Amino acid sequence: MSRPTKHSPERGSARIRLLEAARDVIRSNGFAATSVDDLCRAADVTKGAFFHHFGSKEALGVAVAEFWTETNTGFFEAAPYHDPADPLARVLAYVAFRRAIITGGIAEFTCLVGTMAQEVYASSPDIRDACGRSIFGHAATLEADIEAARRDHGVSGGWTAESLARHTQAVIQGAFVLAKAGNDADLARESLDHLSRYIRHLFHVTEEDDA
Amino acid sequence: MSRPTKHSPERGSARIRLLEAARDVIRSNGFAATSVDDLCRAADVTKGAFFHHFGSKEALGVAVAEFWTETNTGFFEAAPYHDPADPLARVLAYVAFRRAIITGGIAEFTCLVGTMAQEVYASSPDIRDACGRSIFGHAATLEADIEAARRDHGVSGGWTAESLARHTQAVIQGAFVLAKAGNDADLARESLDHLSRYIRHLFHVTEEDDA
DNA sequence: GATAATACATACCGTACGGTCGGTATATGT
DNA sequence: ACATATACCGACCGTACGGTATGTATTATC
Repeated sequence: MSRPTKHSPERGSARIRLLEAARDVIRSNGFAATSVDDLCRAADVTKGAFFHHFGSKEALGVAVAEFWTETNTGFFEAAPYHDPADPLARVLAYVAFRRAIITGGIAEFTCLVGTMAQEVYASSPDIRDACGRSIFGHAATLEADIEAARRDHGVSGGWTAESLARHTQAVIQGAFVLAKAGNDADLARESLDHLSRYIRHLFHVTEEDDA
Repeated sequence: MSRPTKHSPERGSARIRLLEAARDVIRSNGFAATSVDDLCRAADVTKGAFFHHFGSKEALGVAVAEFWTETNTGFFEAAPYHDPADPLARVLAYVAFRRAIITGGIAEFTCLVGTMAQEVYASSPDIRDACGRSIFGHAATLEADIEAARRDHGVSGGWTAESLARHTQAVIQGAFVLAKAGNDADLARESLDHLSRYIRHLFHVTEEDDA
């Protein structure tokens, strides 16, 4: 009779398991309300493993924000909204894509780094900055298409591509706040519809699909 | 020589002092990261007083959301954006007003109930609902002007006054998230400029002041 | 002036928190 | 074969947490 196998996860996986658990648990309960023990339990990992991989709870916060950045970068790079040949179509497809991935429970589609930044911006500059890099880094990936669309359509006004890119993120973050406050995902979709309409107005696109 | 006056606050003021302290401290540190002792210290009140007025920390959370609703209702009712005779002008003046009151530190202009809702939406439905009532109640105060402007200008499209009113709040909340993440109030102003431009586009107002 | 309710104050309780520490099992390089 | 580093375990520590129990000063009511 061999040693009881005790259902232990693979050696070497503790760090990633902790980051995934942190992403999920913090997204629904917040950073401060999530204890290190909570995370260890969710990741099926001991406290020794936690503090072997992360120097403190705050360090885990920074690491999970960076983990979010990495996984999201891949996810959005692979998304189909890059397919259209026309830059403006790509920008509108991005907004449509953001709207389309609002599915399932609120904790499944809302933004980890937006939540964490809002919560710890004053008490933990390190986490806040990691969250900021995530949000503004993602915004920056939209700038080229917006700028190209702007040139293509000869549009000008009191705004820049950089500013509009950031604004899309503000609307998305605000949409999540309202969805949480009203406990209704439709509230988020509603704001993304307004954002799409705004961009179409900026580029003088007819409202044929507004019905 | 009379009894040493020991610098004690007025009797009967503990409840309001706690609510004001909670508003300020929670706004910068978050709900979960703020302890009952923190609040008592900030309000110069003992723990006995705290639990005399509030049955639990969560009950304080609900009460401070309602306190926020009450004080903000008065503040916005007295604000000058109601002055213009034209409904659309009032709507645009509202957005301009929200932009103008972005002053001082981030904790001074951001929204308590948006922050709390985002943080506790899953773990404390009571607080979440109190925050939701605050946000959506405030949004509702904009509906009449939006609807009147809509009729005046004969504008129609795939949106309702109710939906646009909520969207203004989403943009404002998202603007706060970005301001926190980037530690820069200008990020919030930027999104309010986009919101103003969106509304002007919806009502076909010329962009004379965009320059 | 007695009674009762309100508004605090203070000491205390059990627990859960972030973090530490000594140890062991496994892989890796020589 | 041995040394070394990495990955993990689990008991433990001091403290800070939310909440309670009991007592007292002030106010309102009759």
